[in-house]
Amino acid sequence: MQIDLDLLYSWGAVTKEYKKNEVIFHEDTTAGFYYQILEGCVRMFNANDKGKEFTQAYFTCGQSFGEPALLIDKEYPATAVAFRDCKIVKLSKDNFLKILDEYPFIQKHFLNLLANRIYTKTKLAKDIINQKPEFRIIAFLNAQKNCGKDEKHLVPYTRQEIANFTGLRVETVIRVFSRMKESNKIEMVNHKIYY
Amino acid sequence: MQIDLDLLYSWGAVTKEYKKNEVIFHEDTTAGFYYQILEGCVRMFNANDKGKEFTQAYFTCGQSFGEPALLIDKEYPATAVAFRDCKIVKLSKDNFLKILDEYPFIQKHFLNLLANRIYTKTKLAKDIINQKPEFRIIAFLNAQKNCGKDEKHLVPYTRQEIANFTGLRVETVIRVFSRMKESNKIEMVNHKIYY
DNA sequence: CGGTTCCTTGAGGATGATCAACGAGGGTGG
DNA sequence: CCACCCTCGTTGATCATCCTCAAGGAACCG
Repeated sequence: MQIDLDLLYSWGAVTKEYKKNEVIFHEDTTAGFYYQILEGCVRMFNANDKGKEFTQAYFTCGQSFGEPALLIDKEYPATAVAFRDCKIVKLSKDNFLKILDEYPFIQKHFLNLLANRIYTKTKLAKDIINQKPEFRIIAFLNAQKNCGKDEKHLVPYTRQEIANFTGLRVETVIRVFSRMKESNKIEMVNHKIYY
Repeated sequence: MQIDLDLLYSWGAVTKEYKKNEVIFHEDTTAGFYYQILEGCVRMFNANDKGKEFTQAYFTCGQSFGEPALLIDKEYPATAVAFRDCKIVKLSKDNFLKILDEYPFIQKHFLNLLANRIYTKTKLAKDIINQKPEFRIIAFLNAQKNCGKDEKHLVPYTRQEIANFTGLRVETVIRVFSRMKESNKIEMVNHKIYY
């Protein structure tokens, strides 16, 4: 969990609902708000000139997003959309920065949060760039699996979503999964993937 | 500039010299120190199973590196080597964390620093994944060019280094540069590149 | 000079992207 | 309940691109 909700509201935060696929903010626009997710799931992504998308990250219930641009006074480097219907708390930039100054423990919290994000992004780059499709996909699957359970779990992403995250194409992802099924690295029950 | 040197020394920091190519820390080892560069240049990178390297970042004079792993108590996600001969100030993890607690303005400084790093990494991923070689190389050149000067400057990286950063192969980088020279996007004076 | 390191070129090959088409499932409205 | 639509998954053929491998040349430094 992030900043306490009562605290947020006492500083003037408001809750807003976003329908699936609704844009929360656009790449290259100036950062004006702190966003914290109450319900739903948010996707941050970029699109190249041919429209191919690259998913930078997913954020879910309890997480915040878009803070870096806020802190360094830059434009958003990516677009955020509601991946599922969302309820999100919005707080103005100024008040967010004031909260950071006011509550050192919150500032420390964000320091750790950002450290974690950098760590994740570094790992991601390492796993995507210079690596073969199967390696990228396995890295994605491992990153999503929150813990180190041995049992197989349903992968809750479409092949397109996995493609967008790994920098591959749908067809490639599908073909890799077929091969992984043959070699028993995953299980497939009517098109659902278990890993 | 980062943490004040006198302050660092008063907390028990020591200066250490590293010869070019000397390893400062290895990927997957636990983070024990805060590093701040006095002189020289450091490269952080990963290598895939076939030995191909991917440069995560360069750090130069006045910059610090390796803090995220320190803050979240994880292993380093990449290896750091002296890219040039270096003088580096090392401070133990415990004392680094104490300094953060002791001096709120330093903590804030690192919050901004990490925000900047995330911003850079996000941009990088966007520019590398899903993009054509020329696009990647131009992104690299722009990222290195500290400011928006119009005049052409010498690019102080070998083709191999650019390849390692962009996830390409040397030969590809060379061929792209040849084409960029033809279309006057860069200048080349006996193998030196100006952009 | 002699030895590195870096740059360059060409030929060939592998791999993932692209394009096109179709199948399967799930939900909605008539 | 059926027909339709829409999203998602699947397959095959073809193509372009970048990688790989091999060889040699240029620049630089002690």
